[in-house]
Amino acid sequence: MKRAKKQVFREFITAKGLRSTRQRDIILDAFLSADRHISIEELYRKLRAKNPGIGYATVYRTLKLFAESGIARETQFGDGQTRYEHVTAGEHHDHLVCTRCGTIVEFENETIEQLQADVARQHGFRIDTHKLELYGICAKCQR
Amino acid sequence: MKRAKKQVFREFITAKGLRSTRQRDIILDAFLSADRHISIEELYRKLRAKNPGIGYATVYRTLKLFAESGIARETQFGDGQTRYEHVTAGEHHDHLVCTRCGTIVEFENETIEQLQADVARQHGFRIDTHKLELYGICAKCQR
DNA sequence: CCTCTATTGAAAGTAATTTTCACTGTACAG
DNA sequence: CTGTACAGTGAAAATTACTTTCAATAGAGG
Repeated sequence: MKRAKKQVFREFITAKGLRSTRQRDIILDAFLSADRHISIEELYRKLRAKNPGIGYATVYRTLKLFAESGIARETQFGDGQTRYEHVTAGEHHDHLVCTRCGTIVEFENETIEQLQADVARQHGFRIDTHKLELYGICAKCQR
Repeated sequence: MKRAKKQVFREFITAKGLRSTRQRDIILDAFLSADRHISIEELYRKLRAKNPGIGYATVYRTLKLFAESGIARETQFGDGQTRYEHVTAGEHHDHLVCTRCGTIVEFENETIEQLQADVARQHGFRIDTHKLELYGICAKCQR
């Protein structure tokens, strides 16, 4: 799966006439081996531990490229930080966010997706993406 | 309905030991007669047209109070601007957002709400709020 | 009226992200 | 190979959206 995403990104780079660089490789490796919902801050720190030479701006720029290439997606969970999550082709999921400890749980629900499509159709919208987040307290924090 | 919200806000002010001011009245009027999803920037411009003396910070502060009092709710639609929408007691709705013209359509769907509750229960979460947004192109922009 | 203290506007401060710019490195052309 | 055009980079400055500070002002109860 990592292999597949690296491949996708390589093809994106080529197709766009961009260049393959040491920094992009390092950032891609770090991203792919990171938590599924990582903030730029976290990824930057993770990177810097091994590769002190990489700049903040490059991390921002590269993550935007990942999103453009389709291997990552920007998400905002209302904590003021943009996170990037891994995207696997054809897969879609939504989130349960614990507002106490920050835990993020992914879930899929085909019936909800279906009902969303119905709503969109009723209003004449052509849907490109959607965002469904449930905010509350996770089981662990309730104890 | 406007009357009711003004009443709610007045009571909130009193209960909190805050003060009723000219600025708050003006901002409340402007908010209540504005679009249902207005950004601070938009509201500020709208206000300034009639009341040049009101400062940016006051608008920010006052909208936060509206949210606290329950007559407004903060929402973010990923365009980097916080919007405030009108809240009517006991009502909940979700959004269809046109990514071309910015139109926001509200909808309600009891079945989806129900399914969300089921998902949360399966994961042991106690849900406080949720956010469901469908992004796409509205009927008008498709033509 | 008076006084206490909430409120205000302007300006400075923050936080996250983006842009600028001079320098560097990649990849294609020859 | 090797020159060279131009994409990419890091550091710092800029931008954006919002928040805080602070001195001056003004509600509201006494």
